[in-house]
Amino acid sequence: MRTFVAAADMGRFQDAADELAITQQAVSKRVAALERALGVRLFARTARGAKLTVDGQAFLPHARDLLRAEERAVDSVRPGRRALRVDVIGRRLAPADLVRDFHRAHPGIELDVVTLFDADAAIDAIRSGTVDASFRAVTRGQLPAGIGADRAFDEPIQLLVGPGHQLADASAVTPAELVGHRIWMPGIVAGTEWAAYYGDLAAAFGLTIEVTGPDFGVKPLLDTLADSPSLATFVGELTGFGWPADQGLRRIAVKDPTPVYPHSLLWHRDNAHPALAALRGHHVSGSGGLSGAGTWTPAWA
Amino acid sequence: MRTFVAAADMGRFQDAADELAITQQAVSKRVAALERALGVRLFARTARGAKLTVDGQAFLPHARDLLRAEERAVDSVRPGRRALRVDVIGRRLAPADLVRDFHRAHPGIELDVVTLFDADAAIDAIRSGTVDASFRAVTRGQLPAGIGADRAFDEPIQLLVGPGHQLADASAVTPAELVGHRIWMPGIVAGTEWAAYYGDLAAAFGLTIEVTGPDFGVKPLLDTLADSPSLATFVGELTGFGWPADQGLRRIAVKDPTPVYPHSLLWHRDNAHPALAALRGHHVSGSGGLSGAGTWTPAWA
DNA sequence: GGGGCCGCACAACCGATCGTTGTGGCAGTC
DNA sequence: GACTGCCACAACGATCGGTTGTGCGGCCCC
Repeated sequence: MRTFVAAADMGRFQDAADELAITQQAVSKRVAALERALGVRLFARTARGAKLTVDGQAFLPHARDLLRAEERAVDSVRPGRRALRVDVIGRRLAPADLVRDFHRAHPGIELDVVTLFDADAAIDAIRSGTVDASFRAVTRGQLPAGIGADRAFDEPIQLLVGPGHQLADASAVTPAELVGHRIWMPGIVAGTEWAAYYGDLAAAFGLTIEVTGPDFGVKPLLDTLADSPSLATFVGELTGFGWPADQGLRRIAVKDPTPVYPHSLLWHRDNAHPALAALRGHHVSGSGGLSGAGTWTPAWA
Repeated sequence: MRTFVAAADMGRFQDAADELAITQQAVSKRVAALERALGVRLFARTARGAKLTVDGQAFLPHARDLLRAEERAVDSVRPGRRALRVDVIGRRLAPADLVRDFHRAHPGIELDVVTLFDADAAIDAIRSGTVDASFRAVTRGQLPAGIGADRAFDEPIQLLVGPGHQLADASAVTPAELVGHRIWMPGIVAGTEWAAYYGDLAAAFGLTIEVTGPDFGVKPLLDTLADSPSLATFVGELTGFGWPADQGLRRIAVKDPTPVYPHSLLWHRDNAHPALAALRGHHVSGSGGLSGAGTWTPAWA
C-alpha cells in the first residue's frame, strides 16, 4: 500500500523505489501483486513512467486513509506522543458518556478509552504512566503521592424495576423502604470499588444486595427484571440511555437520602500531556459535586 | 491486524484461530510479531485465555479503524458496490468545489473524485461504466446514445491580472477591449475541450491566447502574472479560492458579452447507482444555466 | 525514420517469513 | 495431586518477497 502511494506520488516506479530503499523491480512486483489482489489495473504504464488509471485515482485517497489509520494505530501505543488515554469504570456507564461529550467538544483531541479492573489498578496505571486519567470512586486522602483527584460529579442512584414490581408505581422510595427487598446486581466483581460502594450502601441501610450469579450482560439482566415482581437493581441516573428496549422498566428515584456515586477524575501531577488539562477543565467546570444535604456517600469518599 | 482483532473479540487464541481457519500457534506467532513490532504487550496471557492489556485496549479501536479503511479501499475499486465515482476537469476548479458541497450536503454518500484527460475520455469512461458522472463541457447533440447531460451551471470567465497591468484598475472589460492584449494560459492541453473553448473564444473576438510553455502549476503562473504589466489570464469566477496569497492580483469582470464556461453533468442512462440521482438532483436544482442575453458560449455548447 | 535511452516487466535465485505439527509449561479445577 | 485447558517454543516445509540480470516497448532526438 505504501509502495502504491509512493509510486502514485512520484509518477515513476524507480523514484518510488529510491524513496523506499528497494529496487524498481520490487516496486513493480508489489504493485502487480496489489493489482492482482484487487482485480483491477491501478497504473497505466507508459514510456515516461506510470500514470494512475481511473481505478487508481479512486483508490489513492483510500490508500492514504489506510496509511493514516496505521500511523494513528501505531501512535496509540507509542510512549511519548500518544493520544490521551482515559480509564472508565465501564464503557456503557456514565463516565464513558462524559468522555464522549468531551470528545465532541474537542474533536481535535485524540482519545483512547480503556477499562481497567478497579480503582486500584487505575491508580497503579496512572502511577506508571500507562493511562493518563481515570474516572473512579476513590478513598480520598489515601491516594498515593503524586496522584491528584477532582470530584468530577456525583451520580444519583435510582432503582430499576419491572412493570410488575411492587414498587413499580412509586414515584420515589427511601433507602429505608428498600429493606427486605431483593436487589440484584450481577456483574459487580468482588474486590472492586463498585463492590465496596454497594457493600457500604447495603450496610448503611440494612439492605440486601445479591451479587451472586454470573454476569451475562445487560440484556439478560433487563429481561429478568422485566418479568420479576420482586427483583430490583440499582442503576445510575445517567446510565443506560443506550440500552435496548426497556420493556416497561421503571426508574424510581431514591431520596431521603439519595445515594450518589462519587465519580472522581484521577491524574498524575507529573503528567504534562496537554490534553489532560483540557479534560480536567472540561469536567470540573461541567458540574460540581452534589454531595451535601439529602445525599449519601460512603464514609471513605 | 485482523488476527489481533479476532483474538481480542474472542478472548481466546484458539477461537480466533478457528475463525481465521489457521492454527492456534499461528495466531500466537502473529500476535507476538505484532507485539514485537509495536514494542508493547497487547495481551495478558492467562490460563483462561488472553485478555487485552491497557495498550491492547487502546490499540483495538485503531485496529478496527484500519480494517474498515481497508474494506473501504477495496470497495472503492470493486465493480458493483462501489462509491459514486465522479470525474471533474480539475481538482482545484469549480466543479470539484461543487462535488465537495454535495459531499457536505450528503455525508452518507461515498464519493470518489477522479480527473480524466478530457471530455472524450470522460464520455468513454461513462460508456464503459468506469465512472458514474462527469462535469464537462460537451457538444450537445453529439453525445453518444445512452449518455445524458444536464447543463449544471455556467461559470462566468474573469480576467486575472497583476497590480501593474494596464487593465488593473478597470472595473470591467469587454472582449473587444482585450484584442491585442497578451492572454497567457499555460496548462491548456491541446485537444481537450478546454482548448476548444478558449480557441473558439479567441476566434470569436479576435483575441490572442498563448498556450505555449510548459505548465509548472498555479504558483509560478500567479508569480509571473503579478510581476507582468502586459500578461493576463482567464480564470473562472468560482475558481481559485484555495490559491496561495494573491500578491495583489486583480479579478476583472468581462461583460458585453460575458463568456461563460458551460459545465454539464454527464451520466449514463443505464446507470442505476442510487447516489447518481442524488447528485443530479443536487446540481440541477442548485443553479440553472446563465446562458442567454449578455453571455457568450461556443456554438457547440 | 532509426538508433539510443528510459522505464517497466519477466526470469531465476536466495533468504526470510509464515504456517504447520509436535511438545512443553503454567494455572486453575475437580 | 492428577487432569484439563490454553498459550509458547521448536523444527520443518512451502510460500513469499527482494535482488540481480535481462528483455521489450515507447519517446526523443539526431
